[in-house]
Amino acid sequence: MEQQPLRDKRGLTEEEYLAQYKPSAYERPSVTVDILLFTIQDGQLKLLLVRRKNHPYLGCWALPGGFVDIHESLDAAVCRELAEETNLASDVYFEQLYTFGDVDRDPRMRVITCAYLGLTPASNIRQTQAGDDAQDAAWFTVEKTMAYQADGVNCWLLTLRCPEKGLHIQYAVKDHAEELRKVTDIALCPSSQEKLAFDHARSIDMALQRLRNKVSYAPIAFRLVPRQFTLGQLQKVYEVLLGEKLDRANFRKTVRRMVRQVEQPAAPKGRRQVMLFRYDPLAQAGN
Amino acid sequence: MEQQPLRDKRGLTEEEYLAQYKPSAYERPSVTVDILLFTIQDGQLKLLLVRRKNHPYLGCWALPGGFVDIHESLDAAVCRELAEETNLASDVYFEQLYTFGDVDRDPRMRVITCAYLGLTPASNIRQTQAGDDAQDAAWFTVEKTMAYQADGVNCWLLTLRCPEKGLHIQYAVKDHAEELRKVTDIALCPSSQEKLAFDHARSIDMALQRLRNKVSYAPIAFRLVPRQFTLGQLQKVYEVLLGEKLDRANFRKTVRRMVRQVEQPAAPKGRRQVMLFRYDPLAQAGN
DNA sequence: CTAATAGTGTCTGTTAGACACTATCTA
DNA sequence: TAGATAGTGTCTAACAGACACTATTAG
Repeated sequence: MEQQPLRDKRGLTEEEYLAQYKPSAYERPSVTVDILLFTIQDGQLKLLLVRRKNHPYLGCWALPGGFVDIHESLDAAVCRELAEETNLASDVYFEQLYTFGDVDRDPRMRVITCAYLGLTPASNIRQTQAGDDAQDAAWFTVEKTMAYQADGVNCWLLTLRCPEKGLHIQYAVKDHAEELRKVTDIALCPSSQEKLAFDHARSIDMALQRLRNKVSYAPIAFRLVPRQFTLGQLQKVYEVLLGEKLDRANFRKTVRRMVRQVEQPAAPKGRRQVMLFRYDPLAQAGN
Repeated sequence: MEQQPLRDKRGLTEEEYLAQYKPSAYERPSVTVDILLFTIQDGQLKLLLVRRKNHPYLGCWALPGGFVDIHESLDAAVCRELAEETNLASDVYFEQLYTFGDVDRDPRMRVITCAYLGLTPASNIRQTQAGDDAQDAAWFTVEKTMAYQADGVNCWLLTLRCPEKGLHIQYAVKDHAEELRKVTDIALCPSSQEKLAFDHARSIDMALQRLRNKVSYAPIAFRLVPRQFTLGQLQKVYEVLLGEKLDRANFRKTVRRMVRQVEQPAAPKGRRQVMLFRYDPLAQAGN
C-alpha cells in the first residue's frame, strides 16, 4: 500500500516545497566555536590562549576558535580550529561545554558561540604556534581559589598565569546561591595586567566546574594522561581537577576498578620498576 | 597615566574599527531553539510535542521551538517559545541540553539548533494549545526500555505514546560502547505509526540520559513536584527518572538531608494527615 | 643521610541496601 | 476484608577516610 505524499496548505509535496524554498531575509547570527583546551603539566592545570591581533578586544587573550563554515558541522569546525590554532590534532578529546548566545557578547554583530571543552595529555603538546587571528599563543596555568565566604555568597579568584612570558590575568568570581537558582557574576581584578576577550572568563569558569564535577563520575582523567600511565600520574590529575590532596592508599583502592595493569617489558637492571596501567572500564577486580 | 587606545594593523582604534565594520557576506546558518518540556503525571514521564503543519516533516511530531530573533538571547527565545507554544510560562525550570549542528539536519538550509531541557510540575499544566507552526500539540509518555544486550552493544526501545489520541511512536536506540568512546545510532521502528521530525529522537534520548544521571547529584527532581510535596510524590519522581523502584525507608533517609518539613495548618478531623515538605539544601539534619 | 615516590595492610565510622513492624485510609 | 500508602527501626555488608609500615630511588 503506497503512501500518498503529504501536501501542505498550498498543495505542495515536501519535494516541491524544498525546490521552491528561498531562505528568508531574516537577519541571522554568526556562529563560532571556541575551544577550551586543557592539559596537566608539572602538577598544574593549563589552558591554551591566543592573543588577539584584530579588533575587537585587540591585544586581549582569547580562547582559540573561529567561525563555523556553512558546510561544516560544529564538531568539524572544532577539529579544523584545533589543527589551525594548535599544532596538535590527534589524541585530543573534546565535548560540548555550553552555547553562549547573549545579544551583546560581540560588539561587531550578533555572534553565538558554541564552546567546547578539550583535553589532551601533556606528552601530546609540542610548541605553541600563533594562528591566523592571533599574534601569540601560550599555555596559562589556571587556578580557582576561594577568596572569602559570607552569607550565601562565595567569592573566588580565577587566576591565569604564564610564567614564561610574565603574564598574569585575574578575575573575581562570585556565586550567589539563592534557593534552587545559581547566579554568577565575574569581574576583572584591578591588579590584572591582561584581559580576557568577550565572555571568555565565564566559559573558563564553567569549564572548571565541569571538570571538577565530572572527574568523579566519568573517565575524563584518562584523557589527561598518556595511554599508559602510573597511578602516581593519575592521582596527580585527580588532585589538580578536584583541587585537593588525596590519600594514596585510598585512591589506589578506588581507581583499581577502572584500570588494568599493563605487562612490563622487563626490569632494566638497576632501574626502579614502576607499575604501568591502562584505562579499562571492565576491570572490576583482580589483576 | 592615561592608556593609549590600541590600534590594529590598519591604524584603527576599536571605536573606529567598529564604526566602519560591515558584517561579511559569508553565508550564515539559521539558529533555532528546541524545548524538551517534561513533566511527571500519574507516575509517568511526559513530553510535550507538536504536530508540524508545514514542510519539512509535515505531519511529523516535533519538539516545540523556533527561530532565534537577531535581537534576542537564546534564553529569551526559550521563554518566548514556552509562552507561545504552551500556555504556561511561569514555574518552568530550563537548562541547556545540547547544540545540534550537523549540516544536513534540516533539508531547507543550514540550521543549528540549541536544545533546552525544561521541567515543570504536572500541577502547572493546563490545556495543550497548538502554536503557530503546529496543527496540534500533545503530551506523550516517554519510556526507554532495554530490548537486548549483546557483546558491547545495548539495544533500547524509545517509546512515545499519547493514549488520548491513540498515538504511538517508537525508535530503536543502540549504543556501542567502544573504549573511551560512545557511539549511538537511532532508527525508526517499522511498527511506529508516527514519526519524529528532524533529529528530535536523538535529543529526546540525550534528555533522558541527562535526567537519569542528573537526578542523583542535582536537585532537579524538585522541579517536577509542587513547591510543597509529600515524600511519596518525590519518590515517584525519582523512580520514574531512574527507571527503577526504590526502597521507601532508604529513600526517606537519604532525601531528608535536602528537605524541610512544612508546618501543617491543622488535622481536619477524620482525614489522614500526610507530611508535607519543601526543598531545602541546608537541611542537613533534624526535623 | 634525607626527601620523595611507590606499594600495601589495617582499623573505624558512615552509609547503602534489605527487610521487618505498625498505622491509616480506600475499595 | 484486602490492598495501598505512610512512617519508622534495625541489621549487615560495603566503602570512604585516616594512618601505619616497608621498599626503592635521587640528591
